Amino acid sequence: MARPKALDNDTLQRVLDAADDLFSRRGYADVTLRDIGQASGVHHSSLYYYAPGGKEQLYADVMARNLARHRTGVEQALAGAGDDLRAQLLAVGRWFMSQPMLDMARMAHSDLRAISPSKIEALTAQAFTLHAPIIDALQAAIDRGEVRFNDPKLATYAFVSMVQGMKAIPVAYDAAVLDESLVRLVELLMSGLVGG
Amino acid sequence: MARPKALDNDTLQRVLDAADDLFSRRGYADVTLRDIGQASGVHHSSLYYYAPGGKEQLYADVMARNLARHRTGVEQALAGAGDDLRAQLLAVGRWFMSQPMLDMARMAHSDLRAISPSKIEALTAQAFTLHAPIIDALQAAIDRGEVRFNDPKLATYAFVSMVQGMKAIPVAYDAAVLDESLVRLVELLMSGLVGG
DNA sequence: ATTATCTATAGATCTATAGATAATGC
DNA sequence: ATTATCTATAGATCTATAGATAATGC
Repeated sequence: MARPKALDNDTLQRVLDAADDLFSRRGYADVTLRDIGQASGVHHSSLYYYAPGGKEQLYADVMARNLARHRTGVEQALAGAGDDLRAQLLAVGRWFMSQPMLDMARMAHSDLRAISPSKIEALTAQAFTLHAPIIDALQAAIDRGEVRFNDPKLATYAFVSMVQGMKAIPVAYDAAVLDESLVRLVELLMSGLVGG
Repeated sequence: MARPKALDNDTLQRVLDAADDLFSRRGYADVTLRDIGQASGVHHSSLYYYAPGGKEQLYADVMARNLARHRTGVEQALAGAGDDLRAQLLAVGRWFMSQPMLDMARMAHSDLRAISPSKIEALTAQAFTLHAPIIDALQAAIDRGEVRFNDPKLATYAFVSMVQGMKAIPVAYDAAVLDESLVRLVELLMSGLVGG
């Protein structure tokens, strides 16, 4: 019943990494098992050895891992930035920029259509908890009297969308320019178009 | 050589509308000609009568139309809102919310991979001009001294991303609630988290 | 005759499985 | 014996085309 054996963990990680990159970038329908096999150097048939449930399981496993990584990444970014909201937002933004894009809209409207209902529920629930630490940080700043805008949930949505939107910018820019833009984006969110 | 005949314009519009809705919502790879045929009440074989270039042409035609519509929609929203930046942003936001989602990131990283290079260039060029009127409106507000944040291009990116991001919010909300959120989003962009 | 639509089918993938083969651990 | 990987292939789509059929306009 249990599965005491350890699979070839190295290859498994390569497979999951490749699948994560491809699914995140292009979405479920635009990625074939052949693509994943080629990117990870494993014959596409062998993918069933690591994910007996096939493409669907591969996607669900990889996205669960992706969301969990995002969750701890956001938490650690916040924890490492002290009590200053600006620094916290910047740290979270930098974390997001270091990761493959997380396109919730595509996930909801396209990718998840191919997944079984129980896994859909698990993944969407996980996706929603991702915002929680940011919302809490904003609420704390409101409680401290540093923030006037009284809708931390909406503000979190706005912030995350803004940062993810930067990844749609043509890749002609190098990392330094992107980080500079991120700093200004946080400034914009803090003070608005008018203030300064 | 020339093609003097007018096709059945009614059916053609139904086909393009259905394709626009499906491609916008789910992306190129996740939409089949059968889907488009079913949604428009036309046999999928007959789609080649309206788009001899097949799925690729259908996508390119539909997206060119979509982007052109967005462009004039944005321009008219701005023109109808006078010289008040807040009202202008709100009008543009409402226009975007009235339209099927425009996911530039998915377009760039997934959809366009299936399209011929010349059409890619045309579509991306068109996509970039979409931001121009908003950038101009922001620049005008800066010139009037109403806005301090001095990067209208980045601010436009942020604004558009924020609004499009709202479409990823689970559809449990009705139109009134979404519009209320949009108003607060514009408020947030104007005054920031801190100001008020 | 032209326009609009459908049927039938070819050819190209794609997912998935069965089962052979090689490498490793006892 | 178990683990890891590949070959070969079945079965299900999907895009695309050829060509039949019906409806419309002269």
